Amino acid sequence: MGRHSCCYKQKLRKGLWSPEEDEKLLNYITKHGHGCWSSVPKLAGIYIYIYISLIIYTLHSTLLHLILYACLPGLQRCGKSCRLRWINYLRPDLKRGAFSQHEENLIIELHSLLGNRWSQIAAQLPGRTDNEIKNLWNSCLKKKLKQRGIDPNTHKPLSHPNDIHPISDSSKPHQPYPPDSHDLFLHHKSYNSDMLACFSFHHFNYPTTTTTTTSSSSLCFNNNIPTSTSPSPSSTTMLHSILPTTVNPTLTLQSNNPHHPLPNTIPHLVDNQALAWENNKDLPDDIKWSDYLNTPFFLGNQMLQTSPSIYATATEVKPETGFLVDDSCTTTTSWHHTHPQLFQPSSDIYSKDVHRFSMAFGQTL
DNA sequence: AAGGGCGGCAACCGCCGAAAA
DNA sequence: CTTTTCGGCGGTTGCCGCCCT
Repeated sequence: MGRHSCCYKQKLRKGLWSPEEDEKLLNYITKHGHGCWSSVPKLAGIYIYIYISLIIYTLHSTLLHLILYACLPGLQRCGKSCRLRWINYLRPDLKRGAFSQHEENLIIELHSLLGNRWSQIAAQLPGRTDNEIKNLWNSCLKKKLKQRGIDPNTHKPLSHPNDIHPISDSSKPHQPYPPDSHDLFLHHKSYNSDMLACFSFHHFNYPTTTTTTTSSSSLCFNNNIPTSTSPSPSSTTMLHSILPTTVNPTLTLQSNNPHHPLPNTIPHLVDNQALAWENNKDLPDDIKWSDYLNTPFFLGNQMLQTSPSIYATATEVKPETGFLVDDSCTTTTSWHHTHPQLFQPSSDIYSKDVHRFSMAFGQTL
């Protein structure tokens, strides 16, 4: 059960793909789509067979048909292998090439939140595959973090230079950091499981190449808001988070100020297209989150009063990834330069603001 | 020039959950 | 409801090329 029958079939090729195999697979999928992967290897060959046999048909030669069928057996690969080859190599939308510093920092940040969920990390990096990211992490990024004195499994400073966590730890997604005196961690018990699942924050030091110890903060929201109870909004913006889909990872912000509706452009700031958006430079230059956010919001059917603490945190929402805040890594440098109003100094005040922010939610709900 | 070590990378393996039969 | 098939995922392996001795 659960086993691929193709794995046991004999005479299937394994190992590196030849250019001819690539061409067969590419031609077939480009023209017909992959459909059911298990039938792709057969069909990729059959279509070539049909095409050539039409030519031979004109020659009325049964013998030639037999010879052709014997010589064109299709792709001698299992469907799973075809799928992998397409996804990791042949897909036309792959970026290829070396990872940029921006991408590396983003992967590190995402890994601190998601653990080894490579597919979810890859979803935040257009044109990159989970396999590629996994390889980069195992061969390069883990070492870089260790050199900076950071445990790549926990993203915390290593207590000892050779302090490495067991391999088994890395196979599991990271749980939210336990509260202690060093990390800021808030995990809100659900006031109402339908309204607010939880939101949590952590705050830890991230030594960088430029400074030995720099503040870095991440901010996550998990919110379950039934839209049926929401007032009809003047505009509604769903901020997509990068968190697992086991919880509804969205926060609904609804402006009740008709003069300051939440713009439709906000999703583009925070969803998966952020990188593409950045690459295309197709950005409005005058985005001011404070303008958008500096207005009362409805959270569910409750009005969330304006509060300095909300603005302090809301304006630090990192556009590229939704609910990440990182004021030390270079991932945000370009934004900081082009949109300095998006980023407030964090340091100590950040912790207090996050606290107040969470309390505001609690009181409102 | 030979060969050993190492890193990067492509691809396989095995498991899981969902869907189909 | 059970069994089978399939797609997806993460861990791991092994090949290949580069570098050093």
